[in-house]
Order: sequence, then structure tokens, then C-alpha cells
Amino acid sequence: MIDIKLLRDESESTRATLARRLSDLDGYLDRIVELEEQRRGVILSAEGLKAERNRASEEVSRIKKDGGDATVLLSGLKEKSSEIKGLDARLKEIETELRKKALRIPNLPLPEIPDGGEDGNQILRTWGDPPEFDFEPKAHWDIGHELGLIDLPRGAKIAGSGFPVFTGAGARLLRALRNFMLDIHVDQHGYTEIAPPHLVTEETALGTGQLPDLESNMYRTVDGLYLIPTAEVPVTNMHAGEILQAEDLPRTYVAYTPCYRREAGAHGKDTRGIIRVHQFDKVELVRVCEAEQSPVEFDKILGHSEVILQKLGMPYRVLALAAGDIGFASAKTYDLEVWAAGVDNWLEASSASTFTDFQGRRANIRYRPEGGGKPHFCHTLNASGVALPRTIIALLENNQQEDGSVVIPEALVPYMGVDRLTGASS
RNA sequence: GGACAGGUGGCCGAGUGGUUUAAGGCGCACGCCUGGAAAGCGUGUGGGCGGCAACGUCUCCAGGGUUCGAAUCCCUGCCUGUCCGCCA
Repeated sequence: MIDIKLLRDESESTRATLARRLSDLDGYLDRIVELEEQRRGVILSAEGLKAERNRASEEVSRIKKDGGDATVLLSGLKEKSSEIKGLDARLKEIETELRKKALRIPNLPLPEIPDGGEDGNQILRTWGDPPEFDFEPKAHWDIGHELGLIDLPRGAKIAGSGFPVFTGAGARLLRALRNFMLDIHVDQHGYTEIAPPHLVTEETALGTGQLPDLESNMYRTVDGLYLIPTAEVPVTNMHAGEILQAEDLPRTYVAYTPCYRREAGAHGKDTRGIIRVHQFDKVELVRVCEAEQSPVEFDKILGHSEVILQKLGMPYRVLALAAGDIGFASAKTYDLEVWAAGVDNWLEASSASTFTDFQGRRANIRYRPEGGGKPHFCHTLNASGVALPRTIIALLENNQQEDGSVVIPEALVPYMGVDRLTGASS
């Protein structure tokens, strides 16, 4: 959520920063500032009256105690009281609209990120070399079908397109990758493992910023709960409404969960196979830290994601997203795109973001500074560590052999139990 | 799902309409005492909003209502506990 004081006191620079997102918010911002002024005016009048009422009430109490008659005083109070009630109702209206509007303002992009929309994204560096083949590499949907790993038609039969079924060694591969990633993040990077609920309340989805912006991208149950689109949502919100101690920060969490995305109207290009699906598995990293620490924390969390791809030997590149391309809640996002030889493309396998105090403000996650003092909003960060389907795509496509088999990366062999997928076991 | 009992500050706990602008205790912080510590004594100790500040105001699970005035009375919801039912 935007800090309305910023909008009020540093209006021009704040508006200029928001304008980097390339969406027109001026009307909204004007209305917010207007409402904020009204709000303060009403508070001023209401509180003045309340102070008078409280003093008079004390007086009534004293008179009654002494056995006196307070009738005269009471008749005047009745009017005052209804006036207060009116102002309070008005205040509530204003605050409701103000909150509704403010919740739709995206986060302020950090100064260092590139300008522009998707075209402004910058490739910062590349790790590893795309593999060379003496034959025409196949796409993962063919490999997955031939080796009996992925059954798309049956998934479509059960739940519709975009719901893959993993079978045999394919299912084992998911399990192996999940455990491999969790082990690294827990044992080597020091994250606390979390197994969160997969359904969350509306308030929770508001806290991390999926609502109201991405309403159409989430599955909603008849009970009003939402299926999580990422573990970020339940995990970050664990601390909603809490005041943490600075010395307990950063809090670092890793969670494996399925992710559910409606992805309305996403048919067509780049959606074949399991590139873009309605349900997929992901290992997610979340860090909650003090405000000053978030730049350092960003480098850490990004590095932790990279380790996974490096250990799996997957070529990838790091993309700095432009201000017009980052997500609603993000202040800065780097994507890790993994190379996939069969589809001949870079695929986003991880997205690392810092949300500065945006989510902290929405979910009311605060910390008390060392040495005491008023609480501050926490900064939150997350990164995929990493998403499974695109890792599987890269693994199958990059490691395929001319005989149709797929070599398992060495680091994953202990988890898979075999060093090669041949289709024999599926 | 049904019945009953509850939800008060960091924690325990008192409080059934008016100095509760929340008693008391624990914890914590500071001070006194001490060679040092413990004990003891004293002082302080939540959050939000408005205000340059003084200060004001709100906050006893949440939201409505009654009243001049609500932690306290009424309604709705959420959560917790116990028992029963159902169930992986």
C-alpha cells in the first residue's frame, strides 16, 4: 500500500516515480489526496466534539455521585452525541473509499531499475552455455510423452487443459526436485521450512497484493477462500499484524506448494506442453527484514535461487525487469530465465523481487528497531527457488540424448535413484 | 455438523452501565541499595490516528446496535476449549 503521506508531502516526485510504471494513475491519485484532506478535516471536528462530550460525561458522573440532578446537562449532550455519530459515519465512508482506492495503487519502482516496458528489460549476465546437439533436439512434450513422464491428454480429461498429469518417473522427478531444492535451502541457506495452507482468506490475498489487482487470475472457492497462486501469499502473511523484534530479523522461509493460476486467456504461443499451466509446483523463498537490509537481502535471495540452477547445470540468464514490466507489488524484480533447447527459448524459472514496505504496510507487518522506539514496517522479499515445470522442461530438453534417453544431473541422481531416464520404468 | 463454555495489555488475571482516562501480579527497562549480585524499594513500561507541539482521540476478538455515557447490555460473525456426531 502506498504511503499517503508521501503522496501528500512529496507529491511531484511520488507521482513521477509511479509514472514509470506506464499506467495512468493521476485521476486516482488526485482523488486519494482529496479524500485524505477530507478525512483529516472530519477527524479534527469529530475529536473536538468527543473531547467536549468526554468532559461533560465526567461531570454527569460527578453530579450523580453527589446525588444531584444532571437533566440539564444531559439534554445538551444528546444533540452533541448525534452530531458525533454523523461525523463518525462520514469518516467511515471516507476511509472506506480511501482504502479501496489506495489498495489499487502499485508499489513505487526503485530508482536503479531500467525504464520502459517489457522492451526495457535488461540482461545483466548469463551463466553456463546452451548445449550443442548433433541432432534436432525435441521439445519436452514429445520427450515427456515418449518416456512416459507427462500425460497431457489425461490431465485435460480430468480437469481441462493446463492440468498436466505426471506419471511414473515423471512424478518421481517432481518429488526429487522438490526435495533437492528444499534440502539446499534448509541445510545450506538456513531457511525455515514451512508447509502452509493452500487456501487463504481474502484479507490474506490483499496483504501481499494479489487482490484486488489479480482477482481474475485466482481460483475462488464457494466459501470465499482463494487457492494460492504462490506460497508467497500464505508465508508472507504469517506475520500479518505482528510486531517482530529487530534482532529476530531477517526471518527466512522456504515452502514447497502447488500454485494455482487461472491465467485467463493464455492460450496460444508459449503455452504448449507444461510451459504455462493452471497448476504447478514451486519451491518459494521468502525473507522478512528491516528496511535498511532489503538491498542486501535481495542479492542474497537472488543468489540462493541461482544456486539451484547452477547445481543442476542449467544455463540461465539474469534479467532486470523494467519499471513498466514489474508486478503490482514489486519495487524491483530480477527474473532468472533458464535455457530450454527443445523449445529454443529462455523460460522464466524464477522471479526475485523486493517489495520494500509495500506488503508490510498492507499486511501490517512491523518490527521494533534495535534499542526500542516506534515500530517500522518490515520489508519483504521473495524468489522462486525455483518453479518446477520449467526446470523439468530445461532438464528434459537440454539433457536429451540421441537415443531418446535423458541424463539426470549429477546433483539430482541421489534423489532420483537413477542417472538416466530411458522410459523403461514408466 | 450439534451442545455447552470462553475470547481483557508481552504473559497471567480482576472487572456485569459512570474517578476503569483497565485493579493486581509476572515479565521487561531504568534508578536506589550493594564490593558485586540476588532480594528489597522506587519509577516507568502497548498500538493506531490527528497535531510543529502541548495535547486530543480511538483501541478490552471483529462488525453493527441500545445509551448522555459500554470491557460491561443486545444482535451477527470469527476464533479457541470441552463433549457428541462424522471422517483421511
